[in-house]
Amino acid sequence: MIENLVIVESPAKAKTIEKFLGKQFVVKSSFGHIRDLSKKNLGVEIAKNYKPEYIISDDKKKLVDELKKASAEAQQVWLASDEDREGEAIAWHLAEVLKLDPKKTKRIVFHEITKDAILNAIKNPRGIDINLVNSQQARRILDRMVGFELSPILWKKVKPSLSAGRVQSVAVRLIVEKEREIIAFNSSSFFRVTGLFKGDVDIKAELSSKLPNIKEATRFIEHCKTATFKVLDVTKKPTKKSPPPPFTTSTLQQEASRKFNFSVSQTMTIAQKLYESGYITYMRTDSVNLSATALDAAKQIIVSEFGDKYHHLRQFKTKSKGAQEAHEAIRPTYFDKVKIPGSAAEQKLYDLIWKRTLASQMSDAQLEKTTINIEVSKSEHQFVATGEVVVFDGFLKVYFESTDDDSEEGGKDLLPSVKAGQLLDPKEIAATERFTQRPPRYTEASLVKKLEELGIGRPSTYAPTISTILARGYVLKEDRQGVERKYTSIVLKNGKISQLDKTENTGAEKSKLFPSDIGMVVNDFLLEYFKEIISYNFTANVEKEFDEIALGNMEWTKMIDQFYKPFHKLVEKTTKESDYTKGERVLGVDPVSGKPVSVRIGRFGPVVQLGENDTANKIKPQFASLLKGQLIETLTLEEALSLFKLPRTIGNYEDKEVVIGVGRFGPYVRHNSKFYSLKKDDNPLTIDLARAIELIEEGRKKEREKVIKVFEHEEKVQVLNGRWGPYIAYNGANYKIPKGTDAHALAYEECLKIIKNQGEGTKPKRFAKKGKK
DNA sequence: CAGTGAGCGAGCTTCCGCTTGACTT
Repeated sequence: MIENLVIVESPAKAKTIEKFLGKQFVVKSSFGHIRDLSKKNLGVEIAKNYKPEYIISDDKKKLVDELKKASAEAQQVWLASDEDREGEAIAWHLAEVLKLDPKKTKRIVFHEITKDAILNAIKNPRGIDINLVNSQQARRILDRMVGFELSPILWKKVKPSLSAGRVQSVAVRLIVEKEREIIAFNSSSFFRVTGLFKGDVDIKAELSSKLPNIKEATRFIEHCKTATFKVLDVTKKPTKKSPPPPFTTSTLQQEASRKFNFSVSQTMTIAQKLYESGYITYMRTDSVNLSATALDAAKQIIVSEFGDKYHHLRQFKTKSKGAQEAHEAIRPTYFDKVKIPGSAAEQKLYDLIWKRTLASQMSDAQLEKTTINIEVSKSEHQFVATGEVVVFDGFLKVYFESTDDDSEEGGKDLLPSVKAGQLLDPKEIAATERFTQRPPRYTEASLVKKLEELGIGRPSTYAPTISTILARGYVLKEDRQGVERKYTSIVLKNGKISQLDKTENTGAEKSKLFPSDIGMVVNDFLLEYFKEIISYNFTANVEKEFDEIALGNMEWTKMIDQFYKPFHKLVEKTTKESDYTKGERVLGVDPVSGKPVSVRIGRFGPVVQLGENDTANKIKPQFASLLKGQLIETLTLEEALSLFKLPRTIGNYEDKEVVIGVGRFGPYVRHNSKFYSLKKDDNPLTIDLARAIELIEEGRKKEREKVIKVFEHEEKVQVLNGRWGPYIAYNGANYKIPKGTDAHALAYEECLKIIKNQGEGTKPKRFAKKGKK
């Protein structure tokens, strides 16, 4: 017999709450939603006024049975899911599925997990808000309609197994359009002039205007040879810097990416661990709000550690579109826990959260900005030196926020004291060629930032959305080598002018998001036929209607009907009228053979075609795959033709031919009928024999190290070195070696024991056959 | 597993948002 059953969404939360509530309460978790639309069809019966068909998935059946049993026994059931649209729907689904008697069912919400807040919630129960539930149903059904009607069009018109959706398709669009901006970008150069003037400390100054070309730059530097430099004025201005708000899911992902290079999903996995261990509050939130308890605890630590003047109470307002304030910001549960046990990554992330939260309750930093204007005689140009001194560090004592902008910022140094009218002695004046910057590509985290700004997606879906667009092959996360760029620098030093031609590396990328050809083709297809759905404000527009439903001003079935009727018509029209899309581009004619050259998406990815299929004369075209980093959109005729030079023989090694080619798994070296993959930075069109031999030897070494142990009397049992360390291979299956075992010291009998203990072992997956994973 | 790009057809793929494990050759 249970007096009171409380159901929350997360088991970690259940554990905490149970402690507060005492023996009359049993707290259980629903583990999120307990049922969802059937996946067999649309999951919605159009003819029955959009009646949803909800199904309890197999992995939830056991849980639902348990909850049913517990709720039947309970005298009172408290539905304590989150206070937002999804939380309300979870409560409603629970009430429906568990067939809860309304008389003994109460809906409660609380915003912080403290004893007072929970007891207070229990004192103020309410019923289920059916309008809010209906707005969730509309959201869910609209997403299903978009996803399950658009995806099949892509299967027919582009490629099987592709997908489209309200969120993912916009994410892909952002990346495609960014790439096109970059492709269209023309960099231009200008000259930046810097001057170094003598003082107690040298003054670094920059010319207030950039010079457009080398002629102007040379003329100015020439002029400086005889010019005098006079301090025109010195101004000092106090400025302040305020701390950023505490973390939300998206800002945590951004900072962890900038500071530690964590991927978005890495950050979430680590944060989940911290949450389950009770070190931080919930990690999927869009709120920057801190509870009264947290504000108080932060104050105590700040005052005792740094003193009164470092504390500044701040309550931040959540500003992102669609924010639903169901939780607090991400913060430490106990501020006095400065360090936690755990992995290095867990400690780093915790430390970041601790510092960021604390900083948000600290005083502004007080700075003094000094500007010195320096006049150049007989010239309209002026040098400007700026310096910044921290007068009071405030929150900077614990936290400094990183930025995405990695361009070098000059002039933050300390400046010597100089007076207006004072003449300055130049040490060195240099005009250096600089270039306008193309827009930066998205990282995972900066894409999340952009999506959040547009109000698209939720904290719980940012990481999965990125996984999806990567898994579909729409987007690639890659490093790129930069290219060398020449630039000129004109330097005046010791009365002499010299011109230096230098080179620098530019355009290198690390872990950036690039669109693939298929991503671009799918995006262009959707843009042509379903422009509204993948427009940047589609989500914002439908959110307005969901809000109206939540307020009870609109019926959800009516909203869905108004959306679905025209949408479905468009789906049918597109299915009938649009062509099969291959993203084909005709590049021109091969000057040697006179045959046409084109590029398109083929069965196995992007492909260049030389010549046409001439069945009458039994002439077949030639095909060649594109190399990594090449795009259909930007491939030139020359690049296309050079792809036909593969495979090519580049020499001999140990009396056998060394051949370079591109196969199913990318570029390879073939030697003595063995294959060795080229590395990321190797170009199959230019690789030389020496490098190829290096790869062959490297491959041989790996091969040798692969076998740790074989047994003379039983060759079927092998101890091998794999991607995740040593393992045992036997009869075509693989077996894990228990942790702490020295693989090199394994005896034959021990191996057999391990094999026996693990039953069938795991069969290595052969490479994907048609359509199957 | 690596010089792939024939053709047909059955059967399958797919969304977003809540939540954790399971499990990795």
